Amino acid sequence: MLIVNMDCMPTILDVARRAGVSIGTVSNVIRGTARVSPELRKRVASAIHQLGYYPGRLAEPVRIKQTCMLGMILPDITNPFFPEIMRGAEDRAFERGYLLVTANTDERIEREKQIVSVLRSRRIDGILLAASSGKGSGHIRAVIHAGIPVVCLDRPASGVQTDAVLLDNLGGARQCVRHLIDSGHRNIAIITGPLALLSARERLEGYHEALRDSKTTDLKSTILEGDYRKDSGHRLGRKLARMRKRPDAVFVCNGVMALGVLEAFEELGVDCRRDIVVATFDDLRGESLIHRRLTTVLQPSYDIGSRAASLLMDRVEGELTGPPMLIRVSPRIALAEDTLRRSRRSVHASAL
Amino acid sequence: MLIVNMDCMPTILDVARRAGVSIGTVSNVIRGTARVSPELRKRVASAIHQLGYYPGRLAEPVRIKQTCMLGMILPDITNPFFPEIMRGAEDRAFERGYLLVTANTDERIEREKQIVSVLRSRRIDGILLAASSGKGSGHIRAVIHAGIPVVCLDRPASGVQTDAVLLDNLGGARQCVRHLIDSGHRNIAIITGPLALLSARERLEGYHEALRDSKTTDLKSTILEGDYRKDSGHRLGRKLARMRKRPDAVFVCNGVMALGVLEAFEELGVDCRRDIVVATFDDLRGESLIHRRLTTVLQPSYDIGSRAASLLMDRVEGELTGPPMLIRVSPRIALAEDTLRRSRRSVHASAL
DNA sequence: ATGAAAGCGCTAACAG
DNA sequence: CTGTTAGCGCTTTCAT
Repeated sequence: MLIVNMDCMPTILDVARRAGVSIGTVSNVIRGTARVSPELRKRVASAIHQLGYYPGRLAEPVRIKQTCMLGMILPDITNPFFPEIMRGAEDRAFERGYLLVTANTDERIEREKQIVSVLRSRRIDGILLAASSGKGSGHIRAVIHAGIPVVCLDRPASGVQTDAVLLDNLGGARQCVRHLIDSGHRNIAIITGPLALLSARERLEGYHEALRDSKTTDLKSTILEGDYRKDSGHRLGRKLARMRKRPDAVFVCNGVMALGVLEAFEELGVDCRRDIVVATFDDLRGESLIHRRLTTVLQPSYDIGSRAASLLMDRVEGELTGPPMLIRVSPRIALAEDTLRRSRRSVHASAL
Repeated sequence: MLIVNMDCMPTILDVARRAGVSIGTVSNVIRGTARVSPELRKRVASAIHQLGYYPGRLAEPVRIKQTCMLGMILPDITNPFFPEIMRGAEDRAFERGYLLVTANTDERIEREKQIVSVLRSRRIDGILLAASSGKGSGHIRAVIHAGIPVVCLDRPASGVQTDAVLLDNLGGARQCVRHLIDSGHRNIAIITGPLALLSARERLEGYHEALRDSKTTDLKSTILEGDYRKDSGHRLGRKLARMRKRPDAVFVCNGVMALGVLEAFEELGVDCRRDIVVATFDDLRGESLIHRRLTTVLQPSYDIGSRAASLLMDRVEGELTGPPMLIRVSPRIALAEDTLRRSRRSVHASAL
């Protein structure tokens, strides 16, 4: 009587025994690595079927020293900006036989460190990272030093040189604010992100450039620093609405804050089309209702994830070597429907 | 001269050699499994430091026959209903030392099969599944037959008995529609999901029950079958708005369709507060602006993910045995702000 | 207290 | 063509 490990998943050895062949032959049958006589092939196939054997790749990582797994560390997948990124990364990863292991940090650097540590012990092949805003990058530096490639997404890890796929924040902001100016707005406020973050500074700089580049001379500027959270949008939105010399437009530097601003406006009876026109960095994608009323800087999220993953796997497989690469992707500006009408109208007006 | 594998991650053997001890001792030092003389302990610690050795769990799965990884298969993480679920599952998984491997199917059954196959070959310990709507469940049956636990989320896999964490669709729908009736609506329409799906049928049944249970006799009912997609909401919303005997309220059976309905209403100048009151199953969570105007059935997404993951790991670890469990979680009804006012008003009116 | 060695599932190199 | 075996990284007996 054969000793078979019941109630446990059958192994290649079980198959070999049942078919009365060697494990090497079983392996050959399964993988087609060598010619096997029809006779044995049939016996093996039958054994596989009877046992319900499903080839596992359990031991593969031990041998080839690759897990074919990528870690994806995000602040919070609940932020509507990230799911698309994940889709992009996942599609590329699966194409190349990698698994995507996801984890959220909630912006807590401690949590990020913990996750990185877990992923390291699991011998993940590489890491996609949308860094937490907290300072401290020792863990990232260590990972890279250990030879594990890291590609940053959206936000670079502070104080470490890594590959990164970032948005052209400056260009996007500039273009958006320029549009506001072209639409006839003269007193344009900005609600920035936390200026400790590079992206927030870049967006502010884009705003500045747009104002500076404009030939118009009677421009007024109002700068309010938010923190990319909804509450700050709400608070600063109220502040804005109550100013004596109220701006006629506001450029909000991310979507979550814009939501807060819109709420504040609604509470105070301010119309975001007539009273203070709102333009914003994305994150309101789902909400086409609101969306179409706002001029919006749209980030190519899927593309960001896709490129980052490809870059990472190139590093993992050694297809790409050399110093860290910085890829900048360009946003797309979606004009608000009525802003469109308004600018058309103004064109007509000047033509009359 | 020692033969060390450079440019490759150092192994426990490298450490042992450098420290001049056996690998067993290194293991003992690292894991504290046995007392080691201070002398050797120091040598080992030093070797680890010099080599930058980071203990890996690469071989663990081979030995203990567990990967401590859970697969999470979703239709589309981009659907705002799922990220919260993922958070819930992830939190529980990490607590218990499991990794979460995520994958999206885009509702394509072929893709789902492919993903399941990949996860099986990777010897994932268990699967969290929000089933694709397509028919065919052989792959799921096979997984379960192979002894890999599956817990369904939100939607059960058709034709297979598995553990599942589902919403009390019927109760939620009933409660919501009952509220519409209580608010004075008499001609209430419903836009259902695809009635091939259990959840869609359950929600419709809740609608029926609410109408049936009501003491009011002059109720009118209009049933329109959608497919849970935005377009169908848009189309049926238009249809509704143009009816001669227009309903004064509509209960939309998911959030994405509700978005379509609202768009249609806006295009046709129908006010979703005054003309046709809209109530809906969630998915509009982010958009507090719209949200507060609608009476909404909120699913406890985080909780669903959390419970499903716990249940799954209990199965994996053999802590839970026996026939498939069905857990029903209850939704919460969020009343629209003005509906609230209206119902208060009507109470006052009758009191006068 | 420490070292030696088996074993986990599978592939690949080699021998027959 | 087919069988045998080493070896991947690490834990865990089992001797010493």
